Amino acid sequence: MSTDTDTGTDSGGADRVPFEPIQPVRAYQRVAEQIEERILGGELPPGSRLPAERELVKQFAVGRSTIREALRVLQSSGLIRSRPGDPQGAEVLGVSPDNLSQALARLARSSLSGLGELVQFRMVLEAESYRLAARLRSEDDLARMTALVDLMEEAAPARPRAFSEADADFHRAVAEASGNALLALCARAVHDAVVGVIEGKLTGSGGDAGEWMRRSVAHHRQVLAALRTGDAHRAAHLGRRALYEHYAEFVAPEERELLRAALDD
Amino acid sequence: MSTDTDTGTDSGGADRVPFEPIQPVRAYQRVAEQIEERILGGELPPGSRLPAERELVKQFAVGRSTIREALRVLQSSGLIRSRPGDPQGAEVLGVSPDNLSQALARLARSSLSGLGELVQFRMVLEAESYRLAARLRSEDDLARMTALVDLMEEAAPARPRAFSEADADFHRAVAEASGNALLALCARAVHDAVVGVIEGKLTGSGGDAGEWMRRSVAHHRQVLAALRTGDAHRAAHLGRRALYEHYAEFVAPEERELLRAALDD
DNA sequence: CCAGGCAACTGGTCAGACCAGAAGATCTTC
DNA sequence: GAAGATCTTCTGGTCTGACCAGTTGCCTGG
Repeated sequence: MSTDTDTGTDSGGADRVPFEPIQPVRAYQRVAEQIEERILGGELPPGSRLPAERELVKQFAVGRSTIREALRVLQSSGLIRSRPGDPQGAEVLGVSPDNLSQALARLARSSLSGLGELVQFRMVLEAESYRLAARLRSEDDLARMTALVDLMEEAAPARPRAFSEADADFHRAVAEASGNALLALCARAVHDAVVGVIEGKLTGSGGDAGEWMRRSVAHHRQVLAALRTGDAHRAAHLGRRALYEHYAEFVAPEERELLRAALDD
Repeated sequence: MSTDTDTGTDSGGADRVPFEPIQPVRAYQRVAEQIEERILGGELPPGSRLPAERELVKQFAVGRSTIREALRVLQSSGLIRSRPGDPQGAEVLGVSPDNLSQALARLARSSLSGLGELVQFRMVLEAESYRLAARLRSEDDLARMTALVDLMEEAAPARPRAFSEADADFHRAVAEASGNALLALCARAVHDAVVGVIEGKLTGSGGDAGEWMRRSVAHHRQVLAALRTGDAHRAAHLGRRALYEHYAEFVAPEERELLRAALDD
């Protein structure tokens, strides 16, 4: 295993960094780097505009295809967005989490990790998110979450879309209260990935939607109570437990051990 | 907050999904999607080769610039790699965590999430990784880890490169033992991002490297012992504690609360 | 049998052209 | 004068054809 970067046991013995093999740097790459640098550096703030492609051609003194490939790279990283016909040039979006969720989704999709790992990872992230939120939440956060759970209860069986919207907002509020945007983003990305995989498997298998929503609301109320009293341990446990119960049936039996290992602490 | 996707409380009241606004799909995008689909789907496994660009032009019936922009997107996602003059065409790399760490690094660089969040996230991931490893590790895993810690001790003060190589390998082994590749990849990505940010700040501030290595070895031995006895709680605690002690000084004071909240459980 | 060189690829880049879309200016009509 | 239709001129998206610099492998001359 770990056949990559096996420079660990250098034959030479001398622990000196060898000369790096010089590798050609493509023109489009340097263009992309320059623009990315300006975006990340604060010049070119989100909302501002890049010059038109033909103008960039003049400024960088390269062909248009080079410029376009550079812009494509930046666009696929979510840093800019371009619209045909826009006379103002490409729009700077700034750094966004979309790229991260995209990368996570790819990792999840590749058979590199099965549903078991995905759910296990989500258990970890969500539980820790709860744990932190229980410690750091403000009264304001609590009020907002309470309102969202109320919203879920109202929408209970009749409006599934409103229900899941409120559900997602609740989790976003928790993540916000936990104070860690990164954790929130990853949790959301993994959530999306799990939902994507589950949808793949035939989800028609029984299950009363109304009953499920009712239980979900009850669960959220429990979590909310734990967050209110600052019981970090209990909040984390609730999060793990709920995910386990909800998803264990979808996970292949040989992967269940993973989930059980992640269950208690 | 949460101004995005605010279709939650639809004015219409009817909980029906509205027609989606049709948006033009660029040609390069569809080309990229088709190729990505094949890579993620398992055809075109890592190591295989894409047809030459001029061949793809014929197969997709589009211009070469379109093909090239599509390949650029895939390349910036880390899915393929192309080398000028390679008569075999672009190489399929498969899904890799590099893109993830790149996205994380960008998020970290943009003030969107500071070093505090990054370290906190790493505390969470590493602790959970330890926790799972303590439950699921095999004797084989333990033997491998022991060997790696021994390697660290040997390389102790004289060969820092070998030391950090063994260190990285140890963490990789732990992640492997935890049975969750996703967790491992994220942990690695966050690790890289943290290192990148720390390097940005002037790292010259004192600190005896030899002493630090010695303590690091001791810490790894403790973790190893906890993993051996299956003490999940202790292993997780050790991981959190070590990260906190190692990085707290670099984190801005107003962000330290984040770390402290993540510290104990 | 081997080395040097040639030929046939490859990807990287450039130049120029055309198209459809968007936006503002201009013109027409009431 | 104001509202609407048209026009101009920009934009990005795409295609074509060309050239360059590498890489590879065959192939010939030793």
